[in-house]
Amino acid sequence: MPELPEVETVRRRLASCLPGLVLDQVTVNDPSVSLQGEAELRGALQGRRVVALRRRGKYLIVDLGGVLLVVHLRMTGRLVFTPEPGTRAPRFAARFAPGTDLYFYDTRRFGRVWAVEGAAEDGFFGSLGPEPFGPRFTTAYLRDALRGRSAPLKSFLLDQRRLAGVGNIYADEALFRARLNPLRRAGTLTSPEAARLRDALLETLQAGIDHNGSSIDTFVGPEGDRGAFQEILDVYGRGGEPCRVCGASVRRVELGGRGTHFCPRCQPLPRGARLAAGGRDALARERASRHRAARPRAARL
DNA sequence: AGTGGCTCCTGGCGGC
DNA sequence: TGCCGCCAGGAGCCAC
Repeated sequence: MPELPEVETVRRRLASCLPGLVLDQVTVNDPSVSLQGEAELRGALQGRRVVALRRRGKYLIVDLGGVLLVVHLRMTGRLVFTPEPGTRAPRFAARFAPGTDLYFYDTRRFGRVWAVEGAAEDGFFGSLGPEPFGPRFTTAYLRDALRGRSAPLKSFLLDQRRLAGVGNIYADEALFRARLNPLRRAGTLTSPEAARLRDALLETLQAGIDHNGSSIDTFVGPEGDRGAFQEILDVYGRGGEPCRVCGASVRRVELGGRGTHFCPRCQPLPRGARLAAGGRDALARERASRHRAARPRAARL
């Protein structure tokens, strides 16, 4: 699932070759890739020269000087240089110069592209929270944003209006690194805990970038290269496996329809801190399903 | 306003 | 072997 580190990986690779090139031709093979039709995208984008590659949260931005080509990969989107014969046609393609075509493949078809006028950029991204690596994301900001929230900490981190770029994988990993329970009411964090969470978020996202992202499902870079962060995940996708730190069994619960993974021993609920209502429900569901299954899953270990 | 549930979408996989 | 049904989740929408 492309999150900030995966989009940043793509951005860096494209930034090394696209600036200065002209976007010659736009092709839309799947109309659902954009609310704007092919004609509108062509009119807005074709013939413009790439000025820079930028990123805002999980959005990739091709800055064409006054107009932006904005891409969101959502779940399974991939931007690659080489066509993939034998698969469904790319939903969208952009030809910059002979030999530097960019193909947008997207199995689950959740991804989107937009042409955004430069003057409308602030409005387009207006609902997004601060960039994790930007100057606005301070401990004071995080502490204030958490204040009064009754939702689970994990749900808070996934809310792009509070912080841009964190998704399911890096939320679980950052909370493990911060030793904070994902089911806890977000508003119960102390100032030191908020500081710890900020540090853990930055460390985790940076580690993801350093490893060229996570290739758990389908993510690849522009040259089809896989990331490596999935090889050092502490909790995500490791439900039932032993915690790398303490050996306790990593738990997996479903929170807001998302798999949520944590170590009950390394990420305990401190005395006085309350579970969020959604967290209580998630634990109850997990217990019920474990009871129903009642099969010796532990044998895998 | 904040919270949470539902929806979209389809390849891959478990189970029978 | 083959087929059916379920699973994964980012973000927008909606109800409460």
